Amino acid sequence: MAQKPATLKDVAAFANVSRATAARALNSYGYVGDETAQRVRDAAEKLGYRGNRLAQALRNGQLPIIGCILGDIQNPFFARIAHDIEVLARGNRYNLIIGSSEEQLEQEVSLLASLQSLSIRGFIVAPTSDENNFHLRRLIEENVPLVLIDRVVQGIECDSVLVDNEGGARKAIEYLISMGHRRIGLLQDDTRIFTSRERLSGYQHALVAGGITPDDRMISVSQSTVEHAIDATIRLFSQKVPPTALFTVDSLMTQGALLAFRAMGISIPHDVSLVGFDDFNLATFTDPQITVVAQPVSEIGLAAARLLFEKLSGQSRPSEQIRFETRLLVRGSVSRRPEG
Amino acid sequence: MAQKPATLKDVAAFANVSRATAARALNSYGYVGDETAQRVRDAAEKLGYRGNRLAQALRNGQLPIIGCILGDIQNPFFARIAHDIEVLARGNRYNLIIGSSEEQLEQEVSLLASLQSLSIRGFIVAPTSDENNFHLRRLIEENVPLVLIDRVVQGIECDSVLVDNEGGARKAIEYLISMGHRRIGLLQDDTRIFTSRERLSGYQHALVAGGITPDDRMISVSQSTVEHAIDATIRLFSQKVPPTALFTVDSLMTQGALLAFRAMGISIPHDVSLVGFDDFNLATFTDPQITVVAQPVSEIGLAAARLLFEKLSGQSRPSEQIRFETRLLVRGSVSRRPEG
DNA sequence: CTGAAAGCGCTAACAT
DNA sequence: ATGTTAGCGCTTTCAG
Repeated sequence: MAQKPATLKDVAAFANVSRATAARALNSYGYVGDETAQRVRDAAEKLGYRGNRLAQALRNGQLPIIGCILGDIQNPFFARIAHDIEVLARGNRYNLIIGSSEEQLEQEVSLLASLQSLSIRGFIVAPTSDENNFHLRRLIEENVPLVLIDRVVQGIECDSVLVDNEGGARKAIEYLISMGHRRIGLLQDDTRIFTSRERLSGYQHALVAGGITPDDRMISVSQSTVEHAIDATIRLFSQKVPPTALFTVDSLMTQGALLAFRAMGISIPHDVSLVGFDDFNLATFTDPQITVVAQPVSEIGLAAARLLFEKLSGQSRPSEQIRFETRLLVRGSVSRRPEG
Repeated sequence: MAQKPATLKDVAAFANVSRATAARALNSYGYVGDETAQRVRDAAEKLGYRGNRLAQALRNGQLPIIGCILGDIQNPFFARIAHDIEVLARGNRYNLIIGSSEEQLEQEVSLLASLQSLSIRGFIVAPTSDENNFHLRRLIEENVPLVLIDRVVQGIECDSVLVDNEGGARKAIEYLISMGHRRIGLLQDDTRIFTSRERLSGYQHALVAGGITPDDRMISVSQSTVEHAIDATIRLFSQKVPPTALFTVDSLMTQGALLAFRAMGISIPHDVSLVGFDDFNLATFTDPQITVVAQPVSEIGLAAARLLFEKLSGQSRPSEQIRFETRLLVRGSVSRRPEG
């Protein structure tokens, strides 16, 4: 029991060759006699040789693992992306380490440091904040392949995959305005988060363009969890003059809003209209179905992984920014508001 | 640019001591003079020394990373567990590698092998199948800490964290029977999956106990994704004599069933009653609210991580099986069926 | 209290 | 075509 795994040395000894030859045979490089190569492979098989990726990594300075730092794996948006990246990584014989920053810069920094000390070169990060980005900048300077997803940070030029947050939010708000709404609420998470900020900006611009003065009382901020979003929605709609429509910046918050409305006895779209950013499974089940700004989620992880593997395979090209369009999926959660 | 990270050697040189002393000072073991220790720490700080976890791991035979192999990170059940484990792992200065087996034994095996060759000792696995479990057995024999979650495999004795699947399913079916249903459908995933099998068994036993003969035409099988579940539900309810009630084995399938019913114009609970295994965010938003068998999700990851870290810290104790109870949360998706 | 030296398992430059 | 050897960065006896 507990016998040590076979090492290259064992294989070499068993096949009566030197370690160098065994390595050559197993990794098929350099010159090895056919017959010798076969003998080595047989030996490896017999001994259940696996190779020690740690030693390999120590030797050649990098570990075939991708570090993926996300805000929250419980958000289906990130879960989907993580899944897609994992599949692609596996295809390239890479593993995936998933870390969650929980939207704390400090955690993002320490996670990154810890992964770097593992000689991981190859990161996909959804950065928490765009100030204090020294840690990402250092990565770039050290030439470590990095792809930013969902968010970018100022002053850093590297590959990134985003969606058009501002445009998406604008479409949502324009639609609400066109339906006669003027008191349009916003349920968002922390503005340190890039997407939140861009969506806020789209919201504000659309409002102004529609001749509506933005009003802070129409905005409620919470962490992006269903529970927090419920509270934030209740706060927003407990005001004397509540919004007649609500725009929520992600699917967890949309769901929170739905649950809050249910709890408060507010009915959609009769009492309040709703548009959410990011589609979700049951958006077409609810009654009414929920109008959303949909993002091409399945393409984001794919694109990010593709960019990363290009860099990892040594291609050097100018950094690429991919921005996907969003689509407004009009369903039934918005009602026309009698003017005035 | 791209300057190499400082090594222990650099630090030692800078502090004018040997590598051994530097190591002792930095890891605080053995005897080091106070003043020397301080000098080393200063040097480390000045040089931005980080330590190479890879080299450390190669040296002492294990990498402080937990390997976590799940069926599907997109299932909120697993996402939640992964998140909880990650938080606990971080507390213990471990990182988390998440792999997804996609419910394929082959992928589970190769993932495990690949992680083992990284000298990862410490796994949390939701095993795909309970036959062909040689890979898990080998882990145990090699004394590698392993905790099984959500599922167990036959003939392997190790720590595990489960819920009472059979009992949960039984409660659901008994409830449906008590409401007058006799043609009770089951929407499940592959029976190679432990939970699926146990829930099926609960379903069958409850049926028999209620004097109802199980009928294969009442059972529909699909992969556990919303899309597949929609199809499977449509198949089930396109029969001449469809079920009057449906029990779904996980939340993704419950959501699929809901969407299928919506598409088919079948209304809940008027036309069909529904009970799902595993609660989900919007279960209380839908109209009617969905009756579910709830699992203590938040405790599962915690318990698994706790067990794993006990083993990792060298405690040797008999292996522990934790089985959490489930609760039937009666909401509004089941209607009383007139007898006959 | 500190240093010298071996070695974890592997690869690759160099030699034969 | 194959072997020898150095060394990746670290820890840990063993000497002193």
